[in-house]
Amino acid sequence: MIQEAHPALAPERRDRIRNLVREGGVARVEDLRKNLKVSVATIRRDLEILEEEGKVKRVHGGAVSMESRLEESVFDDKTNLASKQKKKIAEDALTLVGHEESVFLDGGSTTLFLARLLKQRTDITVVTNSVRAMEELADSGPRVIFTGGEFRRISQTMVGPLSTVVLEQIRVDKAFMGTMGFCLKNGITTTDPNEAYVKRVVSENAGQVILLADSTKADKVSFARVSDWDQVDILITDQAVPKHFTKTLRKRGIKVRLP
Amino acid sequence: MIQEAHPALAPERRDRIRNLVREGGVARVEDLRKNLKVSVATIRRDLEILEEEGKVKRVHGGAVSMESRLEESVFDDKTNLASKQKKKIAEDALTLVGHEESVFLDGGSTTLFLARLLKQRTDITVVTNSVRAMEELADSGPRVIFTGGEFRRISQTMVGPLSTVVLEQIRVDKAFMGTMGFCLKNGITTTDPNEAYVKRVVSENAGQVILLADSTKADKVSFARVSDWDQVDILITDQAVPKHFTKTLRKRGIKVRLP
DNA sequence: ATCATTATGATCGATTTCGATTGATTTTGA
DNA sequence: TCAAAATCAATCGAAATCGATCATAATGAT
Repeated sequence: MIQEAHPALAPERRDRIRNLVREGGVARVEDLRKNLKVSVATIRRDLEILEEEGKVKRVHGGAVSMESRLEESVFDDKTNLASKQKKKIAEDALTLVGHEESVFLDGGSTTLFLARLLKQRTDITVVTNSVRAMEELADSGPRVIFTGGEFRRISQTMVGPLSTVVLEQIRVDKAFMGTMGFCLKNGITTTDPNEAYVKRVVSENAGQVILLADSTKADKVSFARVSDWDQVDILITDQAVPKHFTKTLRKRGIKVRLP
Repeated sequence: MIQEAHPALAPERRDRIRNLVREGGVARVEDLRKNLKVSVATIRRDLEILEEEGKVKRVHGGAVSMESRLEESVFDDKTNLASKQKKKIAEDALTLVGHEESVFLDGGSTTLFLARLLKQRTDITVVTNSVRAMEELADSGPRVIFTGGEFRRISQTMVGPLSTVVLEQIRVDKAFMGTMGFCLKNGITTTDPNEAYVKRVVSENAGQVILLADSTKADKVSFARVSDWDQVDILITDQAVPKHFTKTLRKRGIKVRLP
């Protein structure tokens, strides 16, 4: 075997792998191999060790970070095109965040993509009730204000009267909201009334309400009503959304973006 | 043996090794050999000694600094004596939590151990401002209420006026508090005034205040005053705490437990 | 001077790490 | 659904590294 002149020490290499996984949220075996100049066998062995240590989670094709289990879905069901769209939507949303602005981040996977992008911004203030978003921003990034409240495990968000106590004290320039469903007739709906209430309070206290929802949410109606369309300023969705949605909403004065 | 003109003395050489490891985070045996102009056998013997002294951690191919190892989770560090004590303290604290009670969990590593133990209890309500504790209880466990507020990265807790807004709305049976320092003269102190204020509000709204602090915190005084001893009902520490502490505090009506 | 002690270097078999190969498994795309 | 492609786990051999042992040199005590 012809080893390199200065090969990295095994633990050092594994640290690098861990960081790469963490920064990207996900890393492919092949990419790691090229990056670290070792064989795939070594990468796999390292990933095995890192998984035992609880540092990363292995998936077919590579590994995902433990910090944000968000990306599991990206790997777990490749059929879910929505992940790619969600990423695009988040990237578009990022362009709306101005210098030194304050933004609210709702729960949900799309806003979680946005959270990751916002990590680079240290000039802004992020208000959120999502534990996942909180975790994403825990190490570094913008100023973070968290709404308290009762923890709802299923959505990993804070809800209930205690969270609105905090929300009523603040005002954000832009609120990036997720949703379970949106349709022209019933407006925005979600599963839990408590959550719907929180979303409503946020919307009322935000300069602009920006709805992030991929086209799979179109024409879906859920149990709890959040608000009507007149509360929404901008909808960011994707090309696959039915034409008449775009048309009708724009007629109603809502900006619709299709990145 | 043909020694060099000015060979470094052994302890001096080991110091140099230690510095090289520390600066680089890692160092290879081969690099150290070239750098210090001695044989690999000598390097290995030095590393063996340095490892015994706890200065570096040996790995195949070289050594890594202890500092880089330290950033790992408090739970990984089995050798850390304070960790063992903290674990014992947390286990003792757990016995104080009654059925269907509500408890507050402060930030800090000791309370984090307690959080892990509380994960098994689904009958209780946990109130906390610690993101780490939140994460620990995110998947399953007791009902969790989180205080909102401004996120303080260094302690990974929520502080400031927004967190007290929530705290004033609730009342807990027992508050498990951590601290940076405690001494007979100055009472309980911590680093940040904002944090101290939160702790004070919690203490006032708790049925019982239980201070969890290993003996390394004894006679330490930090910047911000939290409270005097009359606010504390129970102190859980360890055997290594000076005798006069135990004596004086018990005389003042504070229960001192030494698990 | 002689001897014990310590530090260092050299050698050699044992262990560990790594890469390549092969056959099994999973994913992808028709 | 089936077949091709990608990915994986297992195995083996080569190279690096390691630990143990012994030899040599410097140092200091007797």
